[in-house]
Amino acid sequence: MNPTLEKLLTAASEAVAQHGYDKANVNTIAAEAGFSIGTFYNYFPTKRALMDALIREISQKHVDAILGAVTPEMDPNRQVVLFFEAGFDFIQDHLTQARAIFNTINGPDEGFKGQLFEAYQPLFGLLAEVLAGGIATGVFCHPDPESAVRLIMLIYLGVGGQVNPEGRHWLTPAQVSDFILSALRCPDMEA
Amino acid sequence: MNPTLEKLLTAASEAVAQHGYDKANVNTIAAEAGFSIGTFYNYFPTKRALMDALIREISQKHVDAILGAVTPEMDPNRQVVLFFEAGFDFIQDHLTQARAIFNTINGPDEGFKGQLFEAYQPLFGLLAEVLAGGIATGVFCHPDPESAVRLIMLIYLGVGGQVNPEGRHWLTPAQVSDFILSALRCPDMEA
Amino acid sequence: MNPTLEKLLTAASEAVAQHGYDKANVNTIAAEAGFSIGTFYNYFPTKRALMDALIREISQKHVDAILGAVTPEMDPNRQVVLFFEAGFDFIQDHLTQARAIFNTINGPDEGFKGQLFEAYQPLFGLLAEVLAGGIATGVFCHPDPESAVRLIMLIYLGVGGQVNPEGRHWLTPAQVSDFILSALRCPDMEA
Amino acid sequence: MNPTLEKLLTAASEAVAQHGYDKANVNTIAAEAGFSIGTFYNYFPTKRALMDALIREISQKHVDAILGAVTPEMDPNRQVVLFFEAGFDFIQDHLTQARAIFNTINGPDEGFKGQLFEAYQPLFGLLAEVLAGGIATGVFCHPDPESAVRLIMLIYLGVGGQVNPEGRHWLTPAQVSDFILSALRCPDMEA
DNA sequence: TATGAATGAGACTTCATTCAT
DNA sequence: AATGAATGAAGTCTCATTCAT
Repeated sequence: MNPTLEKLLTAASEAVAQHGYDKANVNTIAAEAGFSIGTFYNYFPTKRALMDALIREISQKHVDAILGAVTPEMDPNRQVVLFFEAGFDFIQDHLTQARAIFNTINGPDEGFKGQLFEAYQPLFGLLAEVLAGGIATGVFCHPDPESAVRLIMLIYLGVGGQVNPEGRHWLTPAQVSDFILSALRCPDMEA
Repeated sequence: MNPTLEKLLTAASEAVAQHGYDKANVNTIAAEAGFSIGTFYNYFPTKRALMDALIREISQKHVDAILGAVTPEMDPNRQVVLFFEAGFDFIQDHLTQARAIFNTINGPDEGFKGQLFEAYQPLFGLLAEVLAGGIATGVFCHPDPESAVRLIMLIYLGVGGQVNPEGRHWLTPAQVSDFILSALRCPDMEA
Repeated sequence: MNPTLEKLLTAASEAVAQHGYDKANVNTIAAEAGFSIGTFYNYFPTKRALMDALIREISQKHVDAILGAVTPEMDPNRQVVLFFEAGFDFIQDHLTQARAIFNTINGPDEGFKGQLFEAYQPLFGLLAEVLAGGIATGVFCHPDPESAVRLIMLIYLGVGGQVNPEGRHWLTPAQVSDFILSALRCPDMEA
Repeated sequence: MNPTLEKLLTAASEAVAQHGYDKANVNTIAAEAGFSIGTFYNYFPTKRALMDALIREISQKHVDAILGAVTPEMDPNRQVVLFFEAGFDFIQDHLTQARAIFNTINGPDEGFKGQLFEAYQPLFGLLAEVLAGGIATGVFCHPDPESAVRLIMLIYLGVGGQVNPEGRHWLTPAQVSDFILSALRCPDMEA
């Protein structure tokens, strides 16, 4: 990618992660990236366009990371575990970018929220397939796959957004997938 | 409460629910409340003080509503169900206030976040007791009560924040408590 | 009128007269009026709204001055003479305001132009009546009253806009009305 | 002429005709001409220099067109008629260029205005000769040739600048020269 | 001769806050 | 207790211009 663009997006991630979109300052972003404000506006027509690009850029990578880790032939339990492992790994490896996203996803701006849900749609789809597969093979028994998918995504995005200042999650991926698997598994199965 | 104060806080809820703290405009809030900006500053020294008061006010009522519904002598399953029922009821009855809070709780402002976690501490405590009671009586079997409490609160706050424009949740309290109870229940128990 | 508003409009007239709308500087206007920029924006939501108000304000006074001087019972020749006399008087008495208008009326902004033609419509109407009266009484003989009205207005606005730095017109009202009356008068009449 | 220069001037005409000098954007002009901004600045040291060149270029052609049509040996009435015919033809054939000029001639920039009056001086001279000739041969009788010249030029430039979006004038050259000739002709002459 | 990324002064606008009444 | 005109720092964005390639 264009190195200037890349530096601007990186600086923008940091600003949005730290202060949120509204308080992120275009002048500061440009300066942190090592450019003047004019250069910023050669690359983005508005502050909002920057955020659009940031959302596209990060969500794309994020989705790819998880989609690349969870493959169809796996055991459904393992799929859930890997979903969270890959997801948490991505977050830890792209901490500021992830925080920029998580700051935005529950923020007040409906436009950004809409874009994010759109961008993360493939993950909803993936989880739906995983659950369907698990139910088909008798591994999962949750009565309402639709709401289960929503809850799992909500848990993923919620837990993912909560990291301490050192960037470690308060919960490990294993703790989260354990919780979820025990919610999904069939009651009559032995541990 | 002082009626002027009350009107100001109500208008503030609406503004924060709709635009978030950063974009909420104190002049507009005062005007919506039916007062001049001068009056606003007779009641709050700064915009931030308004938000502090709003957080105190709403979280107090929110916590009380749930604490009042979940009583110690109940069956743990019922306690969980009532936790979500009372919570969702509160949110639906105080929609703009709740949205103001949910907009803030995952926002970028660490100060507000800290105050909110502080204010919601009693709910963490309540859930810890519920789980401890359930485990003691053999109803719940989740191996890690600490992380379970965190996840349940996260789910509550996450689901609570997600309402469509008409103010209805995408998931019913029953769907959520079902999911959670199936995660908590002991694997060898029959449904 | 509100004295603050008045000062702002006066300063705005000067700025627009001197530099035109595009180069008129809102900060400078506010400062020249003796206020801060914030005060300016308490009175006008945008720079454009200021110009709208300026157009309304000035054109109103301008039209009233001419309409007040030319009365229906006069001899048509005298009506034309007075039209220009009253018009030139107004311009000389409100030099910067008039220049602000004349700078705008032939400028590139179609929106402002439209507002101005709208605002000056009563003068077109007045001239049409004057010509009709003159033709009815056999004083005027120009074959095409419609185009004559347009030309007279064009001449008025054109000549009106051309003043030397001391504010004196290059042509006197008498010179202009002479020219126009000789164009309008019937060829077979003796001087 | 240098084709690059020509394309730049053409694009500049369009921009100035549409937005006026102040809002015309050199980056856009260069792009519309098919060049980079760097190339623009190889041809013009400043934006203002571009406008200077544009004024020279257009006014030159404009003056030549009229001077070429009105020849000394003609009847004065016909000279006036041809003045307007040739002028209107030029405007209609060079619509954007003419609008660029007319936008500027009554604009607030005294520098450009001065250049334009300078450049159009030959037309003032031509009209003075036409009138002098007409008076000498008893065709014209206007008492003040000096002011008549000014008014005729003002009418020409005023009418010329007023075209509807399709580029047609609101008045035909015949309507305008009729009006002017009836102002100039001797009162005791029969039609 | 042509390029276009980079610049930064300066423009418009917002809004939390003050204070005299 | 209430008012609201006034403030000005700070933010977003524009665009003429430079310069190394």
